[in-house]
Parts: sequence; structure tokens; C-alpha cells
Amino acid sequence: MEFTIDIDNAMPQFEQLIEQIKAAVASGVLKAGDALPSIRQLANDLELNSKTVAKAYKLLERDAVIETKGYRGTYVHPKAKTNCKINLQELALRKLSATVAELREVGITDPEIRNAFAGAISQRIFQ
Amino acid sequence: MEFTIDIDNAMPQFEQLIEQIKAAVASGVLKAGDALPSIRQLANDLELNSKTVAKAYKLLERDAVIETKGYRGTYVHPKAKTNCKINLQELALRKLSATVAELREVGITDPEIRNAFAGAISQRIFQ
DNA sequence: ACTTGTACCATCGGGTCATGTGGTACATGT
DNA sequence: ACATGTACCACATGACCCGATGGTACAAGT
Repeated sequence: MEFTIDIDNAMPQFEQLIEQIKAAVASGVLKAGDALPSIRQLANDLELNSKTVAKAYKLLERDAVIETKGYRGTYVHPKAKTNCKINLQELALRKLSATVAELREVGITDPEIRNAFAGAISQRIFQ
Repeated sequence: MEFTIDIDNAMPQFEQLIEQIKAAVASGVLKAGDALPSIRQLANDLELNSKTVAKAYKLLERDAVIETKGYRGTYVHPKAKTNCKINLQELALRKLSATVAELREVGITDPEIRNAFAGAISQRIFQ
């Protein structure tokens, strides 16, 4: 596994890492069950802060591309090959674009939409 | 008509004005067809910038609470009494809250939702 | 001439947020 | 002891946007 982070790239570092790991899974370089380097190890190799790598790992686990087994390390998820192509970001973009278009249709201005969005996302879940 | 703007109020000035005019319509102080002061006049009386008053008027017209007749001045909309109770902001909040809740349900993080929203609202309409 | 609403241009201050950095600490295991 | 992932705390930086201000200009009508 050879990952490279470009400091001058506009894309955030944790995102560059996510993309490269997903690409490695998609191309078959990483296969289901393969072990990944530990957070601190990878952070050291790439000269990144460990929090940055941890962030990438956490998002990759949410996408079911990798599996963290606590003290036993991190491994490629069994269904990684299919899951690495699912793009939740794009789903969010589609859903939100639809809602925004709907609101603009009624004549609501962009600042008002932004204001309402700020209110919507600041609402916390309590059950 | 006696409007007052509180500089120390957290609510934006143009919003304070909107609320007061809507309240005046709701309580019957302002009735359909009544003439409103001109933008520059009202700005002078309340010691506001004319752009601020213009902003309030523009939004009130979109909500069909007032009617601008160009050089002939601005008047209370015929159906103002019913329209002044419609709250587009609340509609936007409901719709967006629903979408946000839906996305959070899938595990999408708030920063990702914000990012997607920024992309959604930056898409312009072209037809 | 004067007023009406409206449309551009621009600037400034303040607020919120994402990213990345850093430190400390924990339970779970080897 | 040592490593694992994870959870807090905090700070600095830059970006983006809102609100409000100011100026200029226009067409339409009195």
C-alpha cells in the first residue's frame, strides 16, 4: 500500500486518504480481510496527525469499507468491493438539491433557505 | 402607524420591520388598500438605510402582504389579512428538517450534510 | 423638477464552520 | 509495558455568508 498526501491539493487530507483507500479496494489492491496499518503507524508514514487518519478511518467504517476490531487492528470489510462505490455524499446532494429547488420554486430566497437550514441542522436528536 | 426599531435587538432590522407590519395587518391597524409610507420616507423616520426598508418591502410583497405600484407608492395587499399568517420560513424549516433527519438516519455526518447543502444551493437555475 | 420602486456597484464587521493541529485519557487486549 | 481504537478538551487558520451601509443610476409617472 502506497498512499501519498498532497499538501497543496485543495481536497482535505482525510478525504484524499479515503479516496485512495477506496480506489485500492476498487482496483483489487486491497481485498476483503486485508489488514490496514494502524492509525498511528499510517499517520507517521504519511506525516499526518493521527486525528486526521482516525477521521478517515471512522468515515470508511461508516461506509462499511473497513472494519475496526478495537485492539486487534483494522481490516478491509468483507463487502468492501461493493460498498466502496456507494457515495453517500452524492445521495445527500441529490436529496438536498431537490428540497432546495422545491423551496426556491415557492419564491423563498437563498438567505432564507440558508437560515432555515441552519435551524434544521442545529436541531438535535432526543428520544 | 408607529414602528420602532431596536438596534440592540438580535433580530435583524429588516425583520423587525416585517414583523411589525405583519402584526399591524393582523390586528387590523392596517387594512387592505391602505397606503404605506415610501421607502425613503420610512427609512428617514426610523433612521434606517433605505436599502434596509427596501429589503423588508420586497419580502413583504413576495408574501403578498403589500403591493408596490411603482411610482404610485405601496399599498396593503387585498388579501393581506390571510397572507400575513402564512410563514414561508416555517415551511422551509419543516422541509429541510425532514431532509436533514433523513440523511442523518443513514449515518451521514453533519459536516457532510453541510457540504452537500452548500453544493445544492450553489446550483443555479438555467432554463 | 420631483418622487416612486428598483437595479447595480462596493465595503465593513461579525458570526459560524471545517480543517488540521496538539494534548490527555480510557478500556481492551497482547 | 505496549499497542489498539476511541473519546474528550482546546486553539489557530481560512473560508463563507449575513446584515447593514453607501453611492449611483434608471424608467415611469406626477
